[in-house]
Amino acid sequence: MEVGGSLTSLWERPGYLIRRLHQIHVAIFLDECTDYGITPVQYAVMTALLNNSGADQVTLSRDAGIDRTNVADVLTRLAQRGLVRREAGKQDRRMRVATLTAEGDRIAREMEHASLSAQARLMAPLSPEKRQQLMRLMHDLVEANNEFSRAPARKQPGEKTIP
Amino acid sequence: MEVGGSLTSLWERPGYLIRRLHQIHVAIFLDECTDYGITPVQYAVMTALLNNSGADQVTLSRDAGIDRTNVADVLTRLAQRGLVRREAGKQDRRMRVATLTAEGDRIAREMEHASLSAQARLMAPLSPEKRQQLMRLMHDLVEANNEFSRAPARKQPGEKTIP
DNA sequence: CTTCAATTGTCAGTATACTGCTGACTGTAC
DNA sequence: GTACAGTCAGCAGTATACTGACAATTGAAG
Repeated sequence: MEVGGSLTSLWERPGYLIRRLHQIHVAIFLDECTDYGITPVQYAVMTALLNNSGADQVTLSRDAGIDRTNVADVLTRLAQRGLVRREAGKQDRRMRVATLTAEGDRIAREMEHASLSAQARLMAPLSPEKRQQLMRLMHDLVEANNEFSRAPARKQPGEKTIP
Repeated sequence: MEVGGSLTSLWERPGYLIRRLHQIHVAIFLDECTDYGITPVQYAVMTALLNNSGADQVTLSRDAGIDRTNVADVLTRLAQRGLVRREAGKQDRRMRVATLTAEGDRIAREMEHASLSAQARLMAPLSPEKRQQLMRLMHDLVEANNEFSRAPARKQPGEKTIP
């Protein structure tokens, strides 16, 4: 055997583990939220709107760590389901600001339970100390590499538009 | 401020950190591999073929931790670029087996450098001990949750088709 | 006031990832 | 041999993510 020469195993490559972890996280989240039919990214946008109602798309993009064009797609889908309202900006007419509808607000709040269950299931195999360790390591890594990828995130969603 | 009531910050949600980490990993990998124009998933399939030439799509799917239908898409693109050859299986005519072409083999081997550079850049912000810790934690988590998501992976790509 | 650079949203195009369905083929049970 | 359950590949449809380009608008420089 081993005709082709073995490179490093996939299981020793951080990229592979990250990709698989992402697949697993999405699968568990969707499973936990079947009642709502909301994806992790949609939930991220909805919670960003909970904390910052009436935000424009670029702000949402940075708050949720999602690509600018992608935010528009997500908002379109959420608006189709009546969870979000989109209107032209009042001061700056380039903007389109988004707000949760009453229904969207209700669902976003209700979903916190499901979201926490998904987190718990995902992290269940690790001891509490190890969970803490992992969170910390991922946090540091994301923060240090934040500017890579088209969706650099902002840590304080509250500090918008300094005058 | 705080009109909407603040849920947990995104930065305290494992799912968010995993998603961002995935974005960052892909961005760095693509940047490091611009010369080849190969994506992380395409590279995973190519190295799976290096270790297991002539595998069918289901086997590749498990070896690389990629969805079955997705493997077919990836192989189509690799075949269009002349990096992979696809033929009907000889014994089992349901299968379509894939092999790297000479060009594909060459590129897969050449790319190991770029792949390792991408890994190094991604993990650079952490100390060697922390890198080790993170790899171990992610490894355990993926292994324990392996069966979730449509792409459960197999750890030993060599042990195919026990007779 | 006009020009111009930056910002905002959108569009088209590509790649990953999943669901659910279909059709072809295999091996086994009868 | 025929029927059937299981496996493999493919298709259509949806959602995320990115690139590169574009038009509309804004604000500042001249």
